[in-house]
Amino acid sequence: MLKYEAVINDITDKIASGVYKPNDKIPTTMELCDQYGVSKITIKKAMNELENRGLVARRRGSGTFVKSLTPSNLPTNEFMSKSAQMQGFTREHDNREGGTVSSVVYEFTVEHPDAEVAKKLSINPDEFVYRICRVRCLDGVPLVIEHTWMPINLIPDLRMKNLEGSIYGYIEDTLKLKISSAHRAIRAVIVPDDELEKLDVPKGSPALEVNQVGFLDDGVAFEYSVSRHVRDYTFFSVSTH
Amino acid sequence: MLKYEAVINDITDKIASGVYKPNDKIPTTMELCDQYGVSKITIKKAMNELENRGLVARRRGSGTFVKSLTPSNLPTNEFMSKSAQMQGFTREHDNREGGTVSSVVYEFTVEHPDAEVAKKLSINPDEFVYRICRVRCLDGVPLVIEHTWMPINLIPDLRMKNLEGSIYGYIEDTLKLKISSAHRAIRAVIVPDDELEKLDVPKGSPALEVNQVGFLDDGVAFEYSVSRHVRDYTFFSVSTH
DNA sequence: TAGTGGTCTAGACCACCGG
DNA sequence: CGGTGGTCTAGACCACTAA
Repeated sequence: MLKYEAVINDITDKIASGVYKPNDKIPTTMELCDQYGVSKITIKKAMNELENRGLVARRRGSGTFVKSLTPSNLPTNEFMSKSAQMQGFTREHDNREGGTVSSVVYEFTVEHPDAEVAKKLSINPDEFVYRICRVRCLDGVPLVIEHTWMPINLIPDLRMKNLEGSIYGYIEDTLKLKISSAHRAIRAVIVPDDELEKLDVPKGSPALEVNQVGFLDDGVAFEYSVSRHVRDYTFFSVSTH
Repeated sequence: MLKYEAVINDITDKIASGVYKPNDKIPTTMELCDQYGVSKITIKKAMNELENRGLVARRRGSGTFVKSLTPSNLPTNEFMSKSAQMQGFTREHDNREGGTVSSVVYEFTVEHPDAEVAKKLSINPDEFVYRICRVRCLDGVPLVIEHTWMPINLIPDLRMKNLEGSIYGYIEDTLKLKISSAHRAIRAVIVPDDELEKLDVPKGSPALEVNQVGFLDDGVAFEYSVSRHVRDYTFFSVSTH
C-alpha cells in the first residue's frame, strides 16, 4: 500500500469512528508527518484527496477541519464523486456573459428549523435559521426555484437587498467568509403544483432537483438548499477513475 | 501567477487552438520541464489538474494524450466539474452488496453512426459501430434504460453474453483496456412513451437523463451513451472551490 | 509575530509499457 | 530493455490567519 493511501485510510477511519469529530481541527501537517513517519508533501497529497472526497476543509494559516457531516450525508468511497467547482446561480451566469440575472423573493423569514434541516446543517433545532424561497431568472425567464435555510448566527444581518442579488457575493465579499465546498444529491422530479406559476411551466414538467449542503473553509455547514431547475437545465461533470 | 497555473493555461490554450490535437501525445514530463523551466513535480501537478478537468488522459510507461474531444464537448474552466469515479451499473450495484443485477437486451446491431454519434465518438460516419439498447434491473426491477454506441474496431467481438453482464467488465478484464474517464451531461426529462413499458413506469414519469462519452487511458472515446434513470435514482457529487 | 498550509526544487527510486 | 509516469524525500521559501 502506498504511504499516502495509508494516511487517507487511517484518517478516514478516524473520522468515521468519531476519533476526529465534525468541526474538529485535525493535527497540523507537521504533526501528521511525525505520526505517520512521512514527509510533508505526502501528507499534503493525502489531505488533498480527503478534501476532494468531501471529508475535510482546509484554511491556510489556520488548519484543517473535519466537515460538519452527519452519517446521512457522509460521503462513502463507493459513490462519491467530486467536482471542481461550486458557485451560485449569479456567478454561473455572469461567467457565461450573456443575459441578465434577476430574482423574485417569495419567502424570507426567520424560524426554527425542522428536524431534517437541523440535521443537514448540524445544528440544534432551537437555533434560528433564515428560510428563503427565491426564483432566479435569466433575462426575465424563470429557470430555478430555490428553498434555502441558513443559520443566522453564521450569516448575520441578511437583508432583502442581498437576496435580490447574490447571497454568495454577500457572504464572501461583505462577511469575508470563504465558501469552500458543497455536497449535492441530484435527481429528476415533476414540478410541484404550487411552483408551476412561479416557474411559468405547464403541469407535469420535469425538473432537476438539487439537494445541497454548502460548507465554509472551516468545515462548518452554512447552507442547506433544495432547488428545482427547469427548461432543460443541464449539469455537466467530468469523472476520472 | 503560480508556475503550475501558467503551465495549465498554456497547455489548455494549445489544446483549444489545435497545437495539440485530439489523440496527440503531449511531450513527456521531462521535455515539459525543459520547456517551462520548472521541476518534474510542478509539471505533474499541472498535468493532474488537466486530467481532472477532462482534457488529457495519462498512461504510465506510455505517455499523456489529448482526449478525443470535439468543440461541443470540450470542457471549459467555467463550468466543468470533475468527479472521482466512473463505473458501470453492474459495478455500482455490486459495491452496494445487496440485490442482483440483470439486463434485458432490446437492441444489438452493427450499423453506421448518425452524425451526432460520429461526432461524440470522434469517428468517421463510414466506420461501423455497435448499437445497443439495454434495460438494467436490480432484483428484477427496471432502473435504467441505456442506449449505447461503441466503435467495433475498438471493442472487437462483442457478444450477446457480454451485454447480459457488464460491458465494462468485458472491456477491462477480457480486452485489457483501461477505462479512464467520462464526460457527462445530466438533465431531467419525461420518460418517452416507447420506453414506458420497458421501464414499467406510468406515463408522465420523470427520468434523470445522462448523456455520456467514455474514454480509454490513451484518450480515445470508446463509448457514447444516453441513459434514462427512473425510480428516484440519485446522482451524488462533492464540489470544491 | 508565531504558526499554519501552499508552492517549488533536485534527485532517488519504483511500476508499467512497448519494442 | 529504455523510456514513461508515479511516489517520496528534505528542505527552502511564500501567503495567510490569528492573537
